[in-house]
Amino acid sequence: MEATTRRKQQHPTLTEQARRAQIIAAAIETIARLGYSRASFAQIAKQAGLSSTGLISYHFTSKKDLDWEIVKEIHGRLAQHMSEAMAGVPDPRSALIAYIEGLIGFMKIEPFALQAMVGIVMHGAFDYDAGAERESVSGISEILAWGQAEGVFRSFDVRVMATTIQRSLDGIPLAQMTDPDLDLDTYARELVELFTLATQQRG
Amino acid sequence: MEATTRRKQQHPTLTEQARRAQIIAAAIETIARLGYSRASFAQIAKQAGLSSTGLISYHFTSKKDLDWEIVKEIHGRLAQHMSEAMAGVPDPRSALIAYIEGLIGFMKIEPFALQAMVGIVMHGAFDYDAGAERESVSGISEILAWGQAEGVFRSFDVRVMATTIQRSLDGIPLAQMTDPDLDLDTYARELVELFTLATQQRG
Amino acid sequence: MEATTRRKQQHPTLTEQARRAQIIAAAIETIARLGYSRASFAQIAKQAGLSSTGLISYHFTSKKDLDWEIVKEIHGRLAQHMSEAMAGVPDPRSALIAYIEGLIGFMKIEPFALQAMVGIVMHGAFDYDAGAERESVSGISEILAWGQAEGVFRSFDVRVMATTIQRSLDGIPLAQMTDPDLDLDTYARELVELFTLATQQRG
Amino acid sequence: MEATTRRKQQHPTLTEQARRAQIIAAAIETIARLGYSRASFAQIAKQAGLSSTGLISYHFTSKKDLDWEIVKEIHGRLAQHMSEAMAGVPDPRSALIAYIEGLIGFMKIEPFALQAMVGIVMHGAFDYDAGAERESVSGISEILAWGQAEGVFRSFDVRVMATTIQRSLDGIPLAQMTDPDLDLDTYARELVELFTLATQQRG
DNA sequence: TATGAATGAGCTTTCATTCAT
DNA sequence: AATGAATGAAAGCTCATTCAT
Repeated sequence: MEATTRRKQQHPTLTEQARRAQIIAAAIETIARLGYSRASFAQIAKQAGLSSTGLISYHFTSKKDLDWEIVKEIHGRLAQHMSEAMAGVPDPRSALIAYIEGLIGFMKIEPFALQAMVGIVMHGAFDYDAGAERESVSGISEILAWGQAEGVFRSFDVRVMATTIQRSLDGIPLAQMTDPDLDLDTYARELVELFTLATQQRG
Repeated sequence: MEATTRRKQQHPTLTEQARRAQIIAAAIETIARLGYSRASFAQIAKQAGLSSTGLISYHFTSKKDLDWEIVKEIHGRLAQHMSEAMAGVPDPRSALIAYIEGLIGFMKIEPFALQAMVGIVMHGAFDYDAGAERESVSGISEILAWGQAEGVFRSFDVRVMATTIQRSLDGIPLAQMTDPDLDLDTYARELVELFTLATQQRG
Repeated sequence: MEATTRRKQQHPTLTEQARRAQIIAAAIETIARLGYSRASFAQIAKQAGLSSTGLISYHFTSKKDLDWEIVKEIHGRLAQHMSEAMAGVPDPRSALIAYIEGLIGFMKIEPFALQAMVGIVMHGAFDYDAGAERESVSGISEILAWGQAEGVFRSFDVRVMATTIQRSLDGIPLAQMTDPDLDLDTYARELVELFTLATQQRG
Repeated sequence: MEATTRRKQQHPTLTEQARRAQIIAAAIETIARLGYSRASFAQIAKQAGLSSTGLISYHFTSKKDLDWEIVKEIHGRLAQHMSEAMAGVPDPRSALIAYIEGLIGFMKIEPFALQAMVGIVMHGAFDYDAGAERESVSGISEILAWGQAEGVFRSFDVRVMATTIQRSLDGIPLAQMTDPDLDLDTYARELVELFTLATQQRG
């Protein structure tokens, strides 16, 4: 009885993992294409080629659960990508550049991922607690603190600067909806220069 | 068809205007508090103390219509506020400062307005066409172009810079959800310095 | 108190009668144009140029009441028209012809009236009791009985023949919706011949 | 768009077909009993013993879809019945008789079917285009044309005669509401004689 | 009398979720 | 593990009707 009610958490089989991955992938694309509020289970199932929305409910406890799993998944991929992008950066300045370029690079590889994540987070911003926001800003915060400690960045409010950088990058998927031909390389170059100037120690 | 869909338009009475204003105010607060997707007519009616959702439908043709009227209303108030905030700015540098401080000042006066507007626009991003996004960025674009023309701003991509400034300001309501005690004056001061440095002509 | 609750029935003033007539006329045209189910008070008020649907409710107890008044009104006009059309017919044969031509003549004078009446009666067929149907057939029944009594009509079931004649005429408004250019004179001539042959005594 | 609106279509399972049939049957009876405009999903669900109107929406894309499926279903049954009733008729005269008797025979087997169909078609008369009306008259038109070609029917306007025959038959369900004990066999006999006389070649 | 405003019941439709198989 | 079927709540919207002025 107990085992029937409380499902999984234990030993996710291989097929189960594959199904979950398939559903998550379909959900990401659906959210990115239609927007969060139009991304119903029915639409996601159609996108995934599933015969029943019940299958989604079977693999995920609730819609909230699915959303959360998507966020975790994308967060994981992004973390992986960023850790590679920033491996061996020698100083805060190049770290900042690598951060910006790395994030925009991720958008090129996974065009739907961040759009979907922004959609979910904005919708859920009212549910989930403070953690998400703070964490999403943490990676860049450390870079900025490092730069200030080393004296190569001027003295600014780290939280404000971090939020600003983060928003400037979050905004790109939105801008892409408006202008799908937006040139990401130009965008990266401009942002690098912008924030280099905004952060650097004046002499 | 047109006559069937569009109601009145002609002589909105005083009571009608009052009700519409009341509903719009309630909707703004509801959207800001619960998020767009939870701001149903039922929730809005409850917030406004109305007995029936039918009353909202009575005063607004459709949900889209209500959304649009809210956006227009807030846009109007914001435009009014900004035109006063920027009256008589002598040069691009002070215009940029006035823009940032003016917008943040508006958030202090109307804490829900921009949150609601962002919610609506983000939801509709998939419906409405490119116009909205582009227009929302236009005010700041002109300031930036002016500064470049006068030679006090360096040569950067106006679109990228404008979007970045806009996002840094749009992001404040979101940050406020996370941290309701966020100090807007500090925030304003920091952003002014950030973008002053990011835009200024190097010598 | 009592006088307030139970309205009218007493001395309908002239303006009141005028208003009622105006509303009835608008309702007839609206039902004929849009069909019964689309002829809401809102549509009728618009057609009549009234500012409020409340005015309709003020003058008519309920929608059923309005429907019923429309039927009575059209019935009255039709009775008047038919009594003139059939005045002085010397024999059953010419009475039958006068009946058919008279009814079709009425359609030419009042193009919306019978369409509206058919719409109401068909909708209400489930509400109102047997009376309506039986009564609507009575005029022609008498003619047929007269013809049989005089020996100029053959021996047929009066009820069936009467219903058939009635339906053949009721059907014209419906056919007109499909084919608005339908030639009523041809139609009348054909029906006269059809039912003359169908009723005449064989020799 | 199309893929979003149209569901399945492919392999309707047995259970699904059964449910659809059940819903269609319940809808037919509900429309026949209450009239089209009172036959809401709620009433149909109650008639079918369903727990939710959502189930109807689950099996039919929209109310229009359900209406259309009902019409198709009844049309199919009627066509089947009539093709059997008219198989091997040797000449136009017996064809006309078979047509009348066949249609009335159908009413005996399926007392609600034609009532419901008339209700739907009349309601939709303003939506759907001319096709419906014209088609419903086509079967009898061919018989009449055949009889004229063979010289056994006199020269009359086929459209008027066809419409009259059709209406005389459509009217039976309406007459049954008034007089439930109406004898269909008598009715059939009378109509056969009526239209035999009305159509036959004189001479 | 007449009007604009308000009401609440009802409509079709969509949704996440549950369940038997 | 997966499916099709079913559920019931909630959505936006329309309607006839009521009411204060």
